[in-house]
Amino acid sequence: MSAPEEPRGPAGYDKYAYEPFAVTVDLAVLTLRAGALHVLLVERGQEPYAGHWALPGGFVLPDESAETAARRELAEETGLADVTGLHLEQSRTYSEPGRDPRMRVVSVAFTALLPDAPEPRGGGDAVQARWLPYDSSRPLAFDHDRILADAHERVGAQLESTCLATAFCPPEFTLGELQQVYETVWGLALDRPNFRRKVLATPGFVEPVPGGARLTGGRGKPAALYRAGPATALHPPLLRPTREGRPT
Amino acid sequence: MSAPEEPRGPAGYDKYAYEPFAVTVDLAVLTLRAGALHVLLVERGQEPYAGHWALPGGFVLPDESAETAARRELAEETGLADVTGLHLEQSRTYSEPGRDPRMRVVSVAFTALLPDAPEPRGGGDAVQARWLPYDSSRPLAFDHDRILADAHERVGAQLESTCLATAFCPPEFTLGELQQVYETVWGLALDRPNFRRKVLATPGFVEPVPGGARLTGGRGKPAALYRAGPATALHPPLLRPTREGRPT
DNA sequence: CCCTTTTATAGTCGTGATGACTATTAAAGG
DNA sequence: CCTTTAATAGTCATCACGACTATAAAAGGG
Repeated sequence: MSAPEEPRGPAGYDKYAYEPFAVTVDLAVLTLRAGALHVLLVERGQEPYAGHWALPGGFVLPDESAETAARRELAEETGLADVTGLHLEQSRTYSEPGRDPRMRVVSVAFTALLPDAPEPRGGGDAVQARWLPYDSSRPLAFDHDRILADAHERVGAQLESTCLATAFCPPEFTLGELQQVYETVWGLALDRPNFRRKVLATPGFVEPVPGGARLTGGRGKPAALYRAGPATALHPPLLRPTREGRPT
Repeated sequence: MSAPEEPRGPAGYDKYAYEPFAVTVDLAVLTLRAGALHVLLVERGQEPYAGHWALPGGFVLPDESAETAARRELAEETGLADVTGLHLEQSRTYSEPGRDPRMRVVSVAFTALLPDAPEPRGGGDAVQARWLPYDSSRPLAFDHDRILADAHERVGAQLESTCLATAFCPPEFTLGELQQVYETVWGLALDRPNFRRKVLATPGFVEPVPGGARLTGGRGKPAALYRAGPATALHPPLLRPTREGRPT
């Protein structure tokens, strides 16, 4: 249904039907800094949850879709001039009646992935925005802990079956950097030769930079540079090591 | 964010902030009838799209979450007395400004899976509800074609990595029936011995009915009966046959 | 009653993916 | 120059899986 037909329910149905809801977007903006997963957070200046960190977000304007609103908010909060190339994806909608004590708010959550992590601009707002390590970010305001955890879990699952990992990487990257994405998001170590074999065996996942450029200046043998290929799906998937015998 | 803090934007931000949205749920209720995927649809009696089929759904009431509203609608539309055990899952939220010509409607879509397919009760409404074959259901009202297609694609993907298929089956079922779920949703044939091997090798996917009951009365050798096991995930996944060399 | 049809179930075989390794190469830094 | 570090190249055994063949146990038709 979009707007259901009325009258069709018990008495009083119509009265409730057009009860106004505020619709917002919440953004879980993830990036990797120094080998650790970081989240873009804003500090609240007002009650409720004054002084708490929260996910950036805002109202969906009357002429916007949630996707449009999310990308607008992404640009505003990160301060980046161009966010068109960034990975931004709807994850879930949160609609519990009590999730905002002030009013009835339905929030469409989005997950964004950034390759590098520029410090967010102040933006002139009273609210400060900052990158915080994922693990030290809790507790957040409202139900944002849950939203963030859902986003993390979803990204982890998507790494298995999609080429999403390159969204965390700059345009040119080494296989070591790509592996770090997996290791950081999954929180476990992978065997380097096996990872390399798997990635290179998947057509269209990555392709070598023309000219065979290599990344020098590092510690060991210089690594070859790759860029994201045309593929979006991983067949067969790159499954994270399964500790066998887990319940469920 | 839940309700963002104000003022924080350009002039006029506040004016738009509380613009009312109608929030609804749309249900893609899927079942298998005679080996074909069917969808629960309702016929619209009013403009717009009078006479068109549409997904069942309705407004989220002020004291409901979208999940609660979806389960209430599921009970209403199917006429089933108890829908607590049915698989019902949020899929995506649709918020394009023009998706309902009458008003601004944001719709949270849900997917429900039913084992059997009782004819939906009339319900006393002017609108009739019916099971229609998935393939002959288009075109639907509003953006429901898209919502339905998204739901189908999502279910297909979930069959690969979860034990969701049992949600299409009655409490006791044969491996042949379970295989039919995969074949119907995916629209392709699977090798029976291999399917059997895979399912039985996955701990907790299915477990034999105590007493070794078998389903008699069919055509060939009587099949053993199974019920859903405690597992929810499939490790490793049951990948649908990949026609190699597909683009992207 | 037999014989065909139908479906479930059991097993085989080869290939490819993968986990666990070892070895080599090429840089930086003392 | 030698150690450290990281990238890259390979090996090997195991396992999962696709493609099969074979057998078992029912119904149905003559």
